[in-house]
Amino acid sequence: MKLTSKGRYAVMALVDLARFDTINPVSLRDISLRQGISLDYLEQIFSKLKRNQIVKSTRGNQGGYVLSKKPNEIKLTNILSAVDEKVKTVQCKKESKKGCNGKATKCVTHNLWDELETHINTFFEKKSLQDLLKNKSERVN
Amino acid sequence: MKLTSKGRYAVMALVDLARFDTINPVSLRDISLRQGISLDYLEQIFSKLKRNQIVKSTRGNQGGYVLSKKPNEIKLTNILSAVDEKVKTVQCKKESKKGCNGKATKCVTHNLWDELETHINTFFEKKSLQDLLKNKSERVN
DNA sequence: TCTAAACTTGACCATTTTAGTCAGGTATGT
DNA sequence: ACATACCTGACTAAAATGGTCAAGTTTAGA
Ligand code: FES
Ligand code: FES
Repeated sequence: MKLTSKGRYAVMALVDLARFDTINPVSLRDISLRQGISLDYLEQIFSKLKRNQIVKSTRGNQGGYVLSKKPNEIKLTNILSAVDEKVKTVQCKKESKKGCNGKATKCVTHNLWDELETHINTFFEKKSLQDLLKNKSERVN
Repeated sequence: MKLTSKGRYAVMALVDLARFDTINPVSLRDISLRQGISLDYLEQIFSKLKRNQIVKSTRGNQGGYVLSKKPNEIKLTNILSAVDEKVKTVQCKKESKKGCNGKATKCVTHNLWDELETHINTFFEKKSLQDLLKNKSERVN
C-alpha cells in the first residue's frame, strides 16, 4: 500500500499556492521551482484541480492560479479525489452482488478492508489545507 | 492509494488457515480452492510468511501449513509486512538528512504523511487474526 | 521400496500503472 | 505584437503487479 506522487504533488502544490496567492495569482512555473515538481506534470494536476473547482485560473501575462475557496474549506479528501487518488481497499464493487472471489458471499476479509477505508477517509476528511499551513518548513533533524 | 492483491491474499489465506488447521496441517491446494487464489501465487506468499515465522510447514504427503502462533498473537501488521506490503506514505527516507525534494528541509507535507502513516499502522496493530475469525462469511446484501 | 502428495525455489512474463515528456496549441496583459 | 502563462492530448520509459512455468526436494503411506 502506498500513496502515489500525483496525490502528494497535488497537496504540496496547493500548500505552496495557499502561502503565496495572497496578492497575485501564482504561476505554475514558480511552484515548479519552489517545490521541485516538473512543470508539465503540474499542468496535468492543476487541470484536474480546476475541473473540480479547487483552484481558479487567470490566463495571459501575470496569470496563474488562485484557490477558489478558503484553505479551511478545502479538505484533503477533496484534493485527493480530484486527482483520482482514491482510497480503494475492498476489491469487490460494493454495489455488486458478488464478492471479490466471484462467489455470492463476501470474502472473509471484506469487512476488514471496509473498516480500514472508513478509518483512512476519516483522517482525510478532518484535515484541511489550513492545518498544513501551520507547520512551516522545518529542518530535517 | 490502494492495497495490492498480495496483502489481501495473505490475509484471506491466513483466515482460512486459522479456521481449518485445528487438527491437521492445511494444504495450499485446499486454500487455493476455497478462496479462489492461484496455487502458484499462494506458494510465493507462503514462502514469505514462513520466512517471517507466521506459519510452519510440514512436508510430504498429508503435509501443509499451520499457524505458528495463536490467532490473537498474529497482528495484521505482522502479516502485511511479511509479504512486503508496507505502508509507505512519506516519500523521503526518514533517516536521510534530505527531504523528498532533495533539499535540506522537509517538504511541506512531510508531517502530514507521517501522521497518516501512524494512523494506519495503529489500525493494523490493533487488529489480529482472531478479530477476523468472528465474522463468518456473510451474504452480500 | 515406490510413488504421489505437498512443499520449495527461482526464473520468467504479460499487463497495467506511474510519472512523467513533448508538441502543439490558446488567451491576455502590457 | 509578443512574451508569459495556461491548456490539451498524445506519447513513453520504467516500475510494479499478478501472476505462470519448470524443476526440483521431502516424506507419508501402500
Ligand atoms: S473485498 Fe469485498 S468480497 Fe472481498
Ligand atoms: S515526505 Fe519527507 S520530505 Fe517530503
